[in-house]
Amino acid sequence: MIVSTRGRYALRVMMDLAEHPEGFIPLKDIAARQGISQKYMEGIMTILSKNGYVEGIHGKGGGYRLNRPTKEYRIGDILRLTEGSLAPVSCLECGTEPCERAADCRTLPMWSELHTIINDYFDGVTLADLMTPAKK
Amino acid sequence: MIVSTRGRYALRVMMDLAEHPEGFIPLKDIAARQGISQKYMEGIMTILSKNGYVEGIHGKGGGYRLNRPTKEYRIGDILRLTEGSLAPVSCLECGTEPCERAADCRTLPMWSELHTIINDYFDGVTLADLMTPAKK
DNA sequence: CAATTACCTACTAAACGAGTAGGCAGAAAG
DNA sequence: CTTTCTGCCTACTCGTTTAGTAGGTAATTG
Repeated sequence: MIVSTRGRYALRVMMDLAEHPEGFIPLKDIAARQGISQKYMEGIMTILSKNGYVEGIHGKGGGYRLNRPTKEYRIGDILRLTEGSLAPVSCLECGTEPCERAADCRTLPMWSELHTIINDYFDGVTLADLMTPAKK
Repeated sequence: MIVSTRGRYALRVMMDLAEHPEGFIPLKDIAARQGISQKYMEGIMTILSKNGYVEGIHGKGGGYRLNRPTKEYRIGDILRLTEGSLAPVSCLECGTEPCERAADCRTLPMWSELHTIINDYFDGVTLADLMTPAKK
């Protein structure tokens, strides 16, 4: 499994925000609508906020808001941020020191190619794409 | 991460078997060559053996042997068997009851399509492909 | 001021990953 | 027939990750 609840919840919240563009939406409302733990979401929202994917303001009347048009959010960026990595094997996770037998590893090219495929796939989908009802 | 050590070790052992086609190779030798825990591998080998991917015989002079030419082993089959699933999200893992909001889930088609891409990718690679030195 | 909200730190329960340990069972060699 | 080598089986362990809870602090509005 590549994508855990962190990434899936992040997408759902951002889709919810996209559907409610009127001002700032408190997380409480989103969590209630989506049936997601508010407390758990807070941590994920903080990451999204710190990295400039959403804007959050404190206090009464506060909440979260999208920053840009939905077309400018790449799913790949959101998932890499919330999941840490989309690598198919741990050897390819950034931050990991390269495997000692990487030089003559016969399987590494296969993992690398799939890694590229996965990243490209998610980078080719935007939040706007998710908003339109499924055509397939 | 989709592929853990289980799947990676399985591939390495099968590549090792492919390189040593003379009779039955004891797991002890393979584990030593590959620098892998023999005890840990035993569990993985039993799965491969039970499902007809390798043949194992007991006793002195025993060990494991490949069953077919390397070209007839699809990496996808080996990984699905040892990893249980190659699904990008838990919702798609077989055995899991379908998510209650699957019918109107806006992200499900995306996960499904990637799932197909991943399966097709690994099904397009055979053990024979891995044996040839990297060209890329 | 009180209420509401984002944000921060710490804790927890369960599952999973990657092994270990200690056997039993089958087959060959002596 | 016994020893030795092997696959196979069950159970246990230890660390990490996942998916949360709990309880605060800080900012903003009415």
